[in-house]
Amino acid sequence: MSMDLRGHLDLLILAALRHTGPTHGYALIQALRDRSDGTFDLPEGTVYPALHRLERAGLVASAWNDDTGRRRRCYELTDQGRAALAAKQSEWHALVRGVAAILTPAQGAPA
Amino acid sequence: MSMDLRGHLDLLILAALRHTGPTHGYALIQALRDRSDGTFDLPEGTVYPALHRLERAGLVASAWNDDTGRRRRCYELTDQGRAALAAKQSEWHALVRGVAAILTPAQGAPA
DNA sequence: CCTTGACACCTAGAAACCCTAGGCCTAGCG
DNA sequence: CGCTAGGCCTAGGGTTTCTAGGTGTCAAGG
Repeated sequence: MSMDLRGHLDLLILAALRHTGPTHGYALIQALRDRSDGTFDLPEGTVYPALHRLERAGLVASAWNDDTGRRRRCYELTDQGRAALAAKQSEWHALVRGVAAILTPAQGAPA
Repeated sequence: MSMDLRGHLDLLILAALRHTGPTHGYALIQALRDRSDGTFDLPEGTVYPALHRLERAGLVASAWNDDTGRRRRCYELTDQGRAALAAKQSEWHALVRGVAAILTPAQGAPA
């Protein structure tokens, strides 16, 4: 079950990363769950591969961090990632507008 | 190119069908394009298989119509389809709320 | 007559994506 | 020591969308 995310995962991850600043995957999952009030409870098998994909695409950069004795990979937005986030964000808004236009019952567009 | 629809196609088709009443695939494509002001310009290879899928799932029903001399398959929402549309619609709203929560910069939730 | 373009339907296969279902390791607590 | 939480990972399956074609009708124009 859970929420169907198709295609919007990148947007969510990039946006969450912008909000939290540099952080690691596990914390990102918690941030998404907390901030969305439980709507987005993503399995690790969804998030980690997505982060790898985003890194391959140059939208995030990662570095290992062992300060706490725990092995963590910290991710950070790149400039390209910030640009991509902005683009995806306006795509998202266009989608929302479009869907609203279809969902809204009739009422033609008077000048 | 075009707009990325992943996962929302069913919602759009069912909603468009509710709006237009019984109609055929080709007209549905035009309705989606017109009502969304060009945002949704779906290829036939996307819509026809989707309609077949929805019919297999019992959400729409179809009947051939040759009145105009043109071979058309007219689709119509079933009761199940209307219910599914309502469900998908609230799922969509939940998604929109969730994404908004992630996109919105900080500003904790004070009681 | 013949060609072009709009109308109208269809399928096969590729590509992308998300999720299930595991596995591996460490820190801390009882 | 055993257990739980933290933390990372991959392989493979199932679903979905799009690309790229194919078929045929109707109407208008040359």
